[in-house]
Amino acid sequence: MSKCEQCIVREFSSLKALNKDELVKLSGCKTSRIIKKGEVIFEEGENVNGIFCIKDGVCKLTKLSPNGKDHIVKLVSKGELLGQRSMISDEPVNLSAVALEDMEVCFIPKTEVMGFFDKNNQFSMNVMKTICGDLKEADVHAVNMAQRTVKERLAETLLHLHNTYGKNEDDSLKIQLSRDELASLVGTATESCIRLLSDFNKLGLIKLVGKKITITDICKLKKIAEN
Amino acid sequence: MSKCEQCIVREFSSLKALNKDELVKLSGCKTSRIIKKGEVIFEEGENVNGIFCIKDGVCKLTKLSPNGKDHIVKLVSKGELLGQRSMISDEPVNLSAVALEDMEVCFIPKTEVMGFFDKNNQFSMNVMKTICGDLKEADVHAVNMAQRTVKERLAETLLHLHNTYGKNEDDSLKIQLSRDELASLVGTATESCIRLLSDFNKLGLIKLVGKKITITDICKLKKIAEN
DNA sequence: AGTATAATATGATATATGTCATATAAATGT
DNA sequence: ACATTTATATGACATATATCATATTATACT
Repeated sequence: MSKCEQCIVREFSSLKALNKDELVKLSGCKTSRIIKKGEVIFEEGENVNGIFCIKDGVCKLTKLSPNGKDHIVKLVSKGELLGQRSMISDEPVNLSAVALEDMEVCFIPKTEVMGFFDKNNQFSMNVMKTICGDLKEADVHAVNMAQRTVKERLAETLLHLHNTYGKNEDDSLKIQLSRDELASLVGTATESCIRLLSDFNKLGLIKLVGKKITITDICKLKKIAEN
Repeated sequence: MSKCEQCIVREFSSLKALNKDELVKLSGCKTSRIIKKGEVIFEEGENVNGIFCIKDGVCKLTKLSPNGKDHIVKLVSKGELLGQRSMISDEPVNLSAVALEDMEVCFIPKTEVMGFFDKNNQFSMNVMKTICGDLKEADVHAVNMAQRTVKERLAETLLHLHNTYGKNEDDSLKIQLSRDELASLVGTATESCIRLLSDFNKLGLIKLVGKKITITDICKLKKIAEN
């Protein structure tokens, strides 16, 4: 089994505060798992009892709305941790995690992580900072949802996907979302999302080939996003 | 100057983890302040360098949207702390705080609080749990904004105000918000908010006298909120 | 008290966005 | 390879909600 000392997650996440001994200890108790595209990592309401380290791949965090639709709250990818909030609050997870592509994740049991909390101050500080960052993002998102049009939010989302996940050799967005998922991320109906993509296409801002989306005019897209 | 040992904030906030000695130390370094309705406690982008304890009163946390409108992200009241996220992230505050009624707050400098973080594990755990709770709330809010109508959100907000802040002797909501503020909290235009209040009034769900709002039919209001 | 200013209210209208229907294209299963 | 299902696309339409205009109150000011 691979060792935590060289793992990519260690470099980018709160785990970077752990010292050699702690990492060795971690290697001993973690379990590794391959998750196929579309598979569920955990479901809203479940007791997870630990955190997941994403070694590779991207997943969506979704929440079921009262009307039965799934809403994508956030995308989480390689190098990040999952399930921290739930572990700290000592509550079931309030979001579901579903793989958007094939993934490789490790699971660390809660008991182990809580030990680091007690003994390693920098580690708990890192976790707190991550959660604070999420909260700040959530505040920005709330305002955007309230005050910006679907068109603006879609443009912004496309740019964000471009900046965060990059592009393939053919310049299309690397991260592959269905129209349905993109709509859910933007916070709109699927048809509205498709229609606006179509508009952007006609305006020459993006190019659509199958479900591939290629941004062809970042500047104009930015102008729409920022209004 | 009043002592922290008997303060109400201590009972309800993360500070409940502090022991006698720590509280005495706190009493020595805090500064107390009276804030009049409408006054600003801090403004988005400011460096606050500490946390505020709300001994009395309620304030709104607002965020300026790109189009220049203020959006109310959250109400915070007696017994709660302000500025924790900013202190942990070591960043300027990302929200403004404005008093909705006369307030009494204490300020504790960052250096002092950070000391507790290092030495008192239960305290830092409490702070984390609070922030995690905020994040969970934010997730729920995001979904609501995306998937529920203004009418549903207004009904829900009225019920929430009723449950959280109670009512006066005449049964009207204790917390006094302008239509503008209520709209901003619900995430809609002022006129839309006024119009829907008017509708609720005609349907006999609420009663409007001046800017006072009285809920007269909780059940029906709940039905609208939950739909 | 009386005027100026701001808040609340309501009507008229525009428009963004959701919903329903249907067509086409792509993916999946056997 | 073919049929079945699912995803994407587009049109037609309904409607929720924002915007603008204008009363009507309340509130603040001197």
